[in-house]
Amino acid sequence: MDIDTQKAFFVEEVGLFFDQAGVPRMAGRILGWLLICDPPHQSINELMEVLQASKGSISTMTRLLIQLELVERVSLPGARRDYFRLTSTSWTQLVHGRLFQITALRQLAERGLTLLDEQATESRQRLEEMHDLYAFFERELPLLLERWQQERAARKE
Amino acid sequence: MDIDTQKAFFVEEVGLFFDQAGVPRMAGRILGWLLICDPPHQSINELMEVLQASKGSISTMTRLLIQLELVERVSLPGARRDYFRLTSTSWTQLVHGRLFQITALRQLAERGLTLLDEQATESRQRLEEMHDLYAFFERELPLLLERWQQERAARKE
DNA sequence: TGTTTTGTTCAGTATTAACTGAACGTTTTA
DNA sequence: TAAAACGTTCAGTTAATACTGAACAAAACA
Repeated sequence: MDIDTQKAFFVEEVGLFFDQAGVPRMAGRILGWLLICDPPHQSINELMEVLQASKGSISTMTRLLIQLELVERVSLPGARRDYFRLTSTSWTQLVHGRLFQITALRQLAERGLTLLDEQATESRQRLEEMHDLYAFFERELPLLLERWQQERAARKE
Repeated sequence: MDIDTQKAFFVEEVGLFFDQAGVPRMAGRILGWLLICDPPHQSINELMEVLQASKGSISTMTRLLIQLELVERVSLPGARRDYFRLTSTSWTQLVHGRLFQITALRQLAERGLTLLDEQATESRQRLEEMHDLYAFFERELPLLLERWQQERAARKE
């Protein structure tokens, strides 16, 4: 199979992954392409061409990705168009997104507990377990990220 | 505000959360109700009533939740209808779902690396970082879960 | 065996959201 | 100043999917 076709498949696969994760497929395709393109920065027109998408769609989705801090806008000297590339922190940023979800679930568990009768011990126990699990992750996940960054820094020496 | 109204709000909130996470809203509502209902097991008819939904919807969504191992079917002695309740492992099960995603992302990074030119050092570096991050989580997340279970067991003594 | 209860499935509907393409405002170039 | 290039926004279309309600199959009761 042709290398460009393989790349197209790759882009499509990343798009599908993000689609299933709740992110618009076109945004996922942009991420997929930015992962493997050369050079790593691409203009709207280039993205339009390679992804076969409309300018409006690319514009909207890049702005979404910028808001998620997965992509950033770069301007090159002597060029007037905008270019986009992955941020250096894009993947850890995704982990931070998870952290928000974890916090939300911990809060939901707390709200649930306030709604229970005194005698609903079984439900109460389950909600408390849910609460404790997510409180645990809320505490431990940032530490885990730190450890990874240290490991990473150590390996680079 | 009336306690039943508060519970309805809670159910709606859980539904919304799962909706945003890519799970059908009705499935989320079922989870929300199962978190706070008394008794903790509920029949299809009860779910229909309290969630104001059709039988078909409840049936389909409970089956989905069972497949995700978040809910299980229980049969009570002397009753012929089915009842549903949260599994004892439902929340750790959600974490395992994350683990699948992490594996998928690690594999995507590997696939991406095979598509790069030799001289694309910048892209290659970014993909390797993505790969290493998710390989790290793939390794560490199960350990973290174990630690939580130990902590939990210790607290219960 | 006939009747009732219970759960599943499926065709049709409604709703949501992504995407297109055009119109617009802004900035750069000639 | 005029014209071209660029990015954004928005109305309209299309596609996907959650949900309803009815028909169906299976099991329990009389």
